[in-house]
Amino acid sequence: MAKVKRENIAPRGEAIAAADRLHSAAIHLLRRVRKQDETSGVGPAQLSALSVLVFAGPRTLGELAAAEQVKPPTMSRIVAGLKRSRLVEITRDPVDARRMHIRPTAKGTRLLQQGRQRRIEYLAEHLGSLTAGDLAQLVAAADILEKLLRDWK
Amino acid sequence: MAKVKRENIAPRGEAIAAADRLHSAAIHLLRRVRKQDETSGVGPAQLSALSVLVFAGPRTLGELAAAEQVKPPTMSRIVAGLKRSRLVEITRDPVDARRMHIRPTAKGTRLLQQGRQRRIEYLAEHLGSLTAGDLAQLVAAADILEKLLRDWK
DNA sequence: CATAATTAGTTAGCATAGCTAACTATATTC
DNA sequence: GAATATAGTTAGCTATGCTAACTAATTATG
Repeated sequence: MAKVKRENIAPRGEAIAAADRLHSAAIHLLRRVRKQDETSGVGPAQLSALSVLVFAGPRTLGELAAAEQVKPPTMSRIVAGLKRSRLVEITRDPVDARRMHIRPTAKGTRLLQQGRQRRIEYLAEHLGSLTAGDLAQLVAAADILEKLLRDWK
Repeated sequence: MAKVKRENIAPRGEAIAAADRLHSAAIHLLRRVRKQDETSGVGPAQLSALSVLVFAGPRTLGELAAAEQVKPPTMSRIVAGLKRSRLVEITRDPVDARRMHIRPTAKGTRLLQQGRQRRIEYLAEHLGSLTAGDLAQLVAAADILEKLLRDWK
C-alpha cells in the first residue's frame, strides 16, 4: 500500500508559521504576566516549581527538575530560594537518605493562591474583554499545547 | 438603558482558568524551544530583539526596549551583546545625536533565518503531528493573543 | 544667549536562573 | 569490601531582569 491517508496531518509550512507565532506570543504573554508576579518577590522559576508542588503534590528534587525541564543544579538553587523564603519544607527520605521530599508550606500554598488572585484581577480585565468564543479558542489551544508538551519526547 | 448586551463577554471564572493554563503552557513551551535556540549561542532576549529588527525594521534603543517590554538598561546590554556578536550594526542619528539606529547585519538576518530553520526541523516533528484542525486552532489562538497583547495597555 | 530641564543611553551593582564540571554522601552491585 | 551508580550540592560562568546614578545632547526658559 503506497498511499496512506494523511488528510489529518497539517502541512509543514503551516507548522513553521504556527511555531514562530506561538513562540512570539508566549514570550510576550509571559513578560506581561511576570510583572504581576513580581509583586510577590518570588521569581518565575520559583513560582512555577511551587505550582507543581501545590497542584501535583510533594516531589523529590530530581523529579521537580524533570517536571520543570531544568538540570538538578538549577533546581537545587530554586528550591534553596523557596526554602529560604519558608515556602517549602524539606524532609529526608527515610528509606533512601540521598533523596529529599519537598512539600509546600501553608505559606507557600497561600502565596500561590494570592498570586493566582492577582493574576485574576489583572487578566480578567484583558482576557475578560474577549468574546466567549475567543476565550474558548484560547482554552482549546491550551489543551492542545498541554497534550503536545506532555507527549513531547 | 439599564441593560446592555453582554452575551459576547466571557464569564470571569473562565478567564481565570484560561489565564492559569495559558501561563503554564507558555512557560513550558518556551523551555522546550529554548533548548533549540541555544545552539546559536545567542540568548532568548537577544533573539527576540533581533527578530523585531529583522521583521519590523531598524529601531532606536528606546523603541526596542518598549517593543520588548524591558527597561532601557536591559535593552542596552542586550544590544551590546548583539553588537559584540556582529549581529547588528549601530549608527548615530544625524539629527539627534543622542539616538542610535540599530539594524540587523546580514549575519544577524542569516542567524535568525537559520534559527527559524532549526525550529522547523524540531517543531515540524511535533506540531506537524497534530491534525490540521488542531494546528488551525493554535494559529487562531496566536491570532487572538497577538491582538490582545497589542491592545493590552 | 546662558542656564535649567528633559531626554537618550550607559554604567554600576544586585538578584534570579540557566548551564557544566567537579564534589560529597548514600545505595547498589559484584 | 571495593567498585560503581545515583541524588544532590558547590563553584563558577553567562544571560537577563531591575533601580539608582551618571554622561551627553537637546529643548525650553528667563
